[in-house]
Parts: sequence; structure tokens; C-alpha cells
Amino acid sequence: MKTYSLNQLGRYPIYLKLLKEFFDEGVDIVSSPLIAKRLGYSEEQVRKDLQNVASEVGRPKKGREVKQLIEDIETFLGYRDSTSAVIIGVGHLGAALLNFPSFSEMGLEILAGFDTDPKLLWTRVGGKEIFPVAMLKDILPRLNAHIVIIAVPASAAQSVAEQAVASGAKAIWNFAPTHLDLPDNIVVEDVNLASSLAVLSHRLNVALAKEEKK
Amino acid sequence: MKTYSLNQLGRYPIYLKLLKEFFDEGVDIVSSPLIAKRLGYSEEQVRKDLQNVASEVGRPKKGREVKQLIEDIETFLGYRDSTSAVIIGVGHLGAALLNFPSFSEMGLEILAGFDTDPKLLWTRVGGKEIFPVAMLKDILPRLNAHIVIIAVPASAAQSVAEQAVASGAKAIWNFAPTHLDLPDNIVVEDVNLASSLAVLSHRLNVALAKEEKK
DNA sequence: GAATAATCGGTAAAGAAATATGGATAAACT
DNA sequence: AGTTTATCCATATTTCTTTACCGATTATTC
Repeated sequence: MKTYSLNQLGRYPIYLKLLKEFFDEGVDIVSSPLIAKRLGYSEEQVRKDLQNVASEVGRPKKGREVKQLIEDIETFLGYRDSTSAVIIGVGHLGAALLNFPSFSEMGLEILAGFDTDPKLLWTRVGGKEIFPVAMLKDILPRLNAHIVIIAVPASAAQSVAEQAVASGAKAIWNFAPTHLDLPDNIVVEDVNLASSLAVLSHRLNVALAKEEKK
Repeated sequence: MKTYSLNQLGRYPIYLKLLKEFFDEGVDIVSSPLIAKRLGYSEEQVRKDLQNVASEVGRPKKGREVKQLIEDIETFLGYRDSTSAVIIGVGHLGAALLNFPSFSEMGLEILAGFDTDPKLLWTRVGGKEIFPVAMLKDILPRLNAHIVIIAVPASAAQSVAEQAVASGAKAIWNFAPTHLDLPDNIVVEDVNLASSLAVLSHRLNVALAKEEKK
């Protein structure tokens, strides 16, 4: 079975976004070199990535059908059959995620929020009802949501993650700036802004040093 | 000069976070295998990563000094001399970022926000004043901020990014779900939730398939 | 209708990154 | 004090990812 590196997987949504732009502009056919140029990737990488998920072969001198490619990538990424999620932590970040419009495009339905703040409970944020965290184990199994999004402060993250797992969560999308220690069979994906910033800073330093040298 | 892969760079903030937890618990000395176990990394990877930034050699049978290691990583990541940034787009996400407490720990000072919404202008969000985007080219050079954080809708992202670059931005931290096409000498770091979600979904599917097989 | 140019697909090579190995050293234990 | 054990560092190996190459194919041009 073909395996995909995590970097490679992360590129597909980027292709998808660009392809949809092409589609909206009425472009029917795209070639790998064209995509590569737009995204700053190498031609070969794009070609290999697309080969891996395309249902049809490309045509020499032309490329591939935009519409078909969009379908193929969406199918591959699972955007076509939606998964359910809930979010724990409805502070600034959690509210932003609840109001984020693109998740449903990606096949992710956020069904509800959880928090401990009495002011928030039983209200609606982004159209979704907010329940107390203590009710997680009653509500989560009923919602049949596999994915739990964690957007609480770092200090509370491990604890709510454990509650989520105990309530049947299979995957944790962790926005808290801390490492979660969970059983091996639980999928944990970190959105670590500190890591992203570290990469940015380092690249900026390299760039500034290069500029100085000139 | 030693080069660092982007993956490796992203691990340092994670080490740092864990080391600070150890420090708070009064732990003086840590070994690579211990860190590896806590984070789910291999022992060798941790050792190599730490060797690359540590100012002192580790001691057999003991490990390394937590305090020194924290200093070394913070120095390496540039947390010790802070960089300035501004943020464009003060919607849900932008406001969440303006209220995010950890940035100053990471040496990132967000000095101001920019938006086009008249209701927001000249107010304060997260303690930072909000200016009109049109004033970017007047204000940004005066603030001497190299980093511009973009948190506007995808449709506006390319345009504000170009304005930021024209106003002197050297690095763009892009939270908009779109690819930005900017000059090569500008550092662009994307925070792409779609990519992160794609990785999560794929890993979840693999995990669920494995469970089924049992 | 032949020549040219652009793209594809498959395979090979190169390059990076992670992991394993082996000797050395310092602490802990007997 | 000597032996054992845990960890270090340096180097080698393996594995994974990306890039390069090359023949085949099909539009386009003359």
C-alpha cells in the first residue's frame, strides 16, 4: 500500500485550494509545471503528488482536468464524507474556531462546544450550543464524534484530553501549547504556534543575515 | 554552518515547554531518554537535537542541567531578544491572537493591529490599538516591525500581504487559508489548518482501519 | 503531414533525516 | 576499590523524501 509522508499529506489541501481558484476562473486544464510555479514547488514534486491521488492519467502537452482533480483530492482527503467533532474550550481561540467558515468545506462538522465558564454554558457560539465539560462523557458518545478539538489553556489541556479519551474520542486536534501524553491508539495532531514561529524566526534570521552580507 | 531542518526547528519549542515544566517541578537534571519517553520521540533524536544547541556537554549517567538547557534553547530560538510584529485582520482569529498570552514568552511583541472595519478602528483589542489598513505604510516603518501576521479572509490576504511588503515587512506569518505569492526575499510561513486537519484525518483513518482489522 | 515542443509516467539517483551501533565516561552499588 | 549500569558522543547505516533523468505521447506549428 502506498504510504504518504505527513509533509506530502499537508500539501494536498494547498493544491486543492489553488485548483478551486482555477476552477472559479474557468480554467479547465492544468499542468504540473504550472501548479509548481504558482506554489513555488518543484515540477517533479507536484507531478508525483498528483499521480498518487489522480484517478486518471494526465495528457502530455496539456495536463490534467481541474474538475476531476478537485474531486480526486477531495475524495482522497475525505472531504466528501464528513466527520464530526466537538470543541473543548470556548475562549478567544475556541470561539474563532467555532466561527471558522471553512471547516464544513473540509468535511468537518463541529457539533457542539464545551466549557466550564457558567456565563457561556447553554448559550450558542457560532451557532453551536455550549455544554459543561462535566457532561462530556454523557454527550460525546451520543454525538458519535470521533474528533475532539482542544482549545483550552495549556494547564488544563492534559486533563480535558484525558476526559475526552475516556468519553470515546479517537483523535485529538490540540491547539493548546503543550504536549499531550495519551495512549498510543489515540491520534494526536498538534497545532503548535510556537513551532511555527520558531521556523519563521529562524528563516527570517537567515534571510536578514544574507541581506547584510550583500 | 550547521543547518537545521524545519521539522527539527519545530521540535525545540516543544522541548522548551517540557523543560520549563520540569524546572517548575524542581527537577534539576534531565536525560535524553527521559525526554524522549515523555514526548514520544526516539532517544537518539532527542540527544542529537540537544547536542546541536547545548552550550555544555552532557554528563554520562546523569544528563543535562535543566536550567542551562532552557537558556540555550531560548537563546537559540531568539526568545531572549524580542522581535516586533503587527497583525492585520482583527476578526475572531486576529482577536484571539492579540489575546494569546504566550507570544511575549516567545520573544514576539505584537505592537498594533490593522483592520478596515470602522467599528474597530482606534479601539483596543488585547491591549493593542487598531489602525486602518490604509495607514500601514505610514505606521509600519515607524514601528520597525519585521514580522506581519495576516489574519484576514483568504480573499483579502494576497492584497494586504503585498501592502505589508511594500511597507517594509520582511516576514509574513500567514493564517489565511490561501497561498501567498510574494517576492523570494520575503519569508512566508503558513499556518494552514487545512493541512493540519488533512494529516489528522488521514492518521485517524489509518487508525480506524487498523482497529477494524483486529 | 512532418517537425517541434511540452508534458506525462516510470525509474534511478541524490539528498536528508532518523535510527542504530560502539566505545568512553561518570555515577552508583557492593 | 572494583564492578555494574546508565548516559554520553561520534560515526555508520538505514530509511524516507525529493529531485533528476529519459523514453513515450500528444498537441501545436509550419
